[in-house]
Amino acid sequence: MTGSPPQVRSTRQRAAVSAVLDELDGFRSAQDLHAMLRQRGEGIGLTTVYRTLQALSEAGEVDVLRTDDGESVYRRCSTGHHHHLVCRSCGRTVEVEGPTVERWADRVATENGFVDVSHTLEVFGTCDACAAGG
Amino acid sequence: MTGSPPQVRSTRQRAAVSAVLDELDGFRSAQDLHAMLRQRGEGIGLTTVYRTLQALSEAGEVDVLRTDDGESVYRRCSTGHHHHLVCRSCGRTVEVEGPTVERWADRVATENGFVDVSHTLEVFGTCDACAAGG
DNA sequence: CACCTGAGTGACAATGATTGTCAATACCGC
DNA sequence: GCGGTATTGACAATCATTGTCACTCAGGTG
Ligand SMILES: [Zn+2]
Ligand SMILES: [Zn+2]
Ligand SMILES: [Zn+2]
Ligand SMILES: [Zn+2]
Repeated sequence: MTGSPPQVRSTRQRAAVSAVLDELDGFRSAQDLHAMLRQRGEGIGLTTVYRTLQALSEAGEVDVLRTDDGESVYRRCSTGHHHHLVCRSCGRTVEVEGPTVERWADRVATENGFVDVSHTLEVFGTCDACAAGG
Repeated sequence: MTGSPPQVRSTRQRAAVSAVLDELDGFRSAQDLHAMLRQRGEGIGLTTVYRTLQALSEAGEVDVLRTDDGESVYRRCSTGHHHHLVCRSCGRTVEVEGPTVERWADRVATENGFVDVSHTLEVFGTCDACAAGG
């Protein structure tokens, strides 16, 4: 009886995606990441970038959020529940926690008879650098 | 100097969209609304539904939010800043206010040197009716 | 090390919501 | 009623994302 061997393989493409995510600070779209990878000579298909990001996201390795125009953007984040403070201009992102907000959301939902509660919360603004450099 | 006459005209189609929005409680997609309107015999094009909803949204008459799968959904809401508690199952929506949250968002942004701050916040759950009805 | 097997890849086609086009239509002030 | 112009709507176009499927290669086996 052969025990089930590792079903997941490490490939050059996945390493490349992971590496570029590590170097970046803000949220980037799959298309952007693909362009960056090709720029630096990495041969990689767009489909693969999408699939890798989706896998990373399901594994909790990256956070995803939707821009106003419906594009999905990705970022390597710390684990655990947190929210984001994102610069509209340069994309610089700060992870923030808000225990108060968590409690508020749960309370308001419970008061209205809702169960199995989750929430989304993002804060947008212009960072000091962008405000100065304007 | 002829004062500029009303640049906006009231049409049967716009009235129909507005009417169906009034009768609905939860968020609905443009496609759903279009289907409902045709169901009740209103002759109206999908493009017109989209344009009308966009206009209403820009006028602050309806709120828009994006579902997980990227679809835009619309709902007639009260004016003024508020957030939503939405049932994942039936779409029933309760408008909620969170002064605490507003302050938290502003504070956290300011502390990190961000200006011109805005935020998005939605709470999702299963409403009592849906939880009971299995 | 040579060999298998299936996870992974990628060029390409397909999807599907949304937007653009533009001739035909219908408000509305006169 | 008339006229100009805002509005409509069938249709084509866009564009991020997903599906397809033959080909490739990671990595365990003998
Ligand atoms: Zn910035
Ligand atoms: Zn939270
Ligand atoms: Zn419900
Ligand atoms: Zn708020």
